[in-house]
Amino acid sequence: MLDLKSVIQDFDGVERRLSRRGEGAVATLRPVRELAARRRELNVALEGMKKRQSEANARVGQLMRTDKAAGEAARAEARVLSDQVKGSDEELRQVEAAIEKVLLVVPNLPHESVPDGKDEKDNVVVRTWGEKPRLDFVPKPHWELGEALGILEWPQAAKISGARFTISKGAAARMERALAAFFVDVHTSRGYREVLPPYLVTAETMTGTGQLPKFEEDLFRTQGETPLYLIPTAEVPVTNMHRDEIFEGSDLPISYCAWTPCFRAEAGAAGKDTRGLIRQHQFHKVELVKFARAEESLSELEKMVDDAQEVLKRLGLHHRVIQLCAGDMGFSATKTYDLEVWLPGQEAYREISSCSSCDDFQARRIRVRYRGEGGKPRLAHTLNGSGVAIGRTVVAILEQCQQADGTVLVPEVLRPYMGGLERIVPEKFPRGVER
RNA sequence: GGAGAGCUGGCCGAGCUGGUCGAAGGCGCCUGACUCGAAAUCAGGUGUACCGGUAACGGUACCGUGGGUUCGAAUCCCACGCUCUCCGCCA
Repeated sequence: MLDLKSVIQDFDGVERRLSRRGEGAVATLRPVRELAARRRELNVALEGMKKRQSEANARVGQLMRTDKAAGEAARAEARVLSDQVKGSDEELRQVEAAIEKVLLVVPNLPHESVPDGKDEKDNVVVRTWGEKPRLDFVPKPHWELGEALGILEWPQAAKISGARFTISKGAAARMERALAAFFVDVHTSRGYREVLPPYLVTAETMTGTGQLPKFEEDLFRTQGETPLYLIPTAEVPVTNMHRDEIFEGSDLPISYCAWTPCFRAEAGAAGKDTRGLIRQHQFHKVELVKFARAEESLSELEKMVDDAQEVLKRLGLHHRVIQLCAGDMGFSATKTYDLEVWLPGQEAYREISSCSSCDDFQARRIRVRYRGEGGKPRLAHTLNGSGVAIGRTVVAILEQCQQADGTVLVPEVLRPYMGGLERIVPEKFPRGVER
């Protein structure tokens, strides 16, 4: 959420910065100006009214003890004031609710270091690590490899859960578990604290990080009077962990990593990536979350990208770092880098991590602050990034490490986590025939 | 799920027969005095947000959350949430 005060102070400036995200973003802000002016008007009037009321109330209290008749008269007078206050109070509350409603759907302002651009075509490649593996055969996409090896299974998944689900078996299932452990081990050794948060959270929590109210259709929700939502990323519970807290400035930055499943309704993604593991309703991810002082958040973002890259490097996976343009960034982000891993079976780079600074945009919603110079609490900055998506890492390993004979070499650093397995070969396991 | 107790300022804790209570007292913290210095002692100060004001300062709101009663609520009423204890159930 943007700061109402600075929006009012420099409406044109904010509008201009927002316009880099596109016309839709600007439109969300438009009603604020008028509402804010109205609010100010009402507030000033109301405060004066309240002052007169409390004076009148004090008079009633005194007179009641000495002069009953005069007290009753004063009481009648006070009653009139009370009615006025109630009326104005209600009006002010409505205006404030309207402002809140508007502000909650206004996206964050892109940082000035973010390149202009409309969509993913305008993103900028920052650097590339490794090289495309040279294969003397035609590489297969992971879904073909996985099916042939007997480790990825879609028909059964569709039978029990519908589209956009996968069952991993044998080496694939184990690799997910191995990658999770490997990623968390790397990150904890580099200063991140491991947490295992709830996967179901309240609407308030979803609002804190910006998924609600704007993106409800992307979420899975439970039934009941007070529904809970399945987390689309560990960013949600971990960032909200410190809601309404005040850190000592000297304690920051604080870094967390969390391995969780993620659940996404993938509304509006019909027809995209329908094959394979790329776009699922459920997947695993190791997430990195940081709370930082305002002045250090951008340098912490660079470090976070390094940390995410580190696991890909250790796996030997060719990838590149790109910076998202203003028009392609997520709702809460002020600056975002994506890591894209090379998938030879699809001849494409695909996102495997996204690291963002949200500056104080989320912190304002969830009231996370720290005491800086002079002991005054100020809003912290929040950062989050994938470190990295596990399902997509399996995809990358299958495709980048595939051999001409259809087997897959397990990256060396992963072997200790997989019971020493060096090569994935076709797995035979009894399966009935569909009637 | 059932029964009971509780939720007050950074912390502990009074207030809860409704008015002058942003709220006693203590701890912690800050400043000053004393001291070579420190401890102890003494005196003073010590929340957040918003509004008006160049500022000094003034004002409004906040006693788990939301509603209600009332001229007026930390104090009364209702609902909800959370915590603790006991019982049941359960992995």
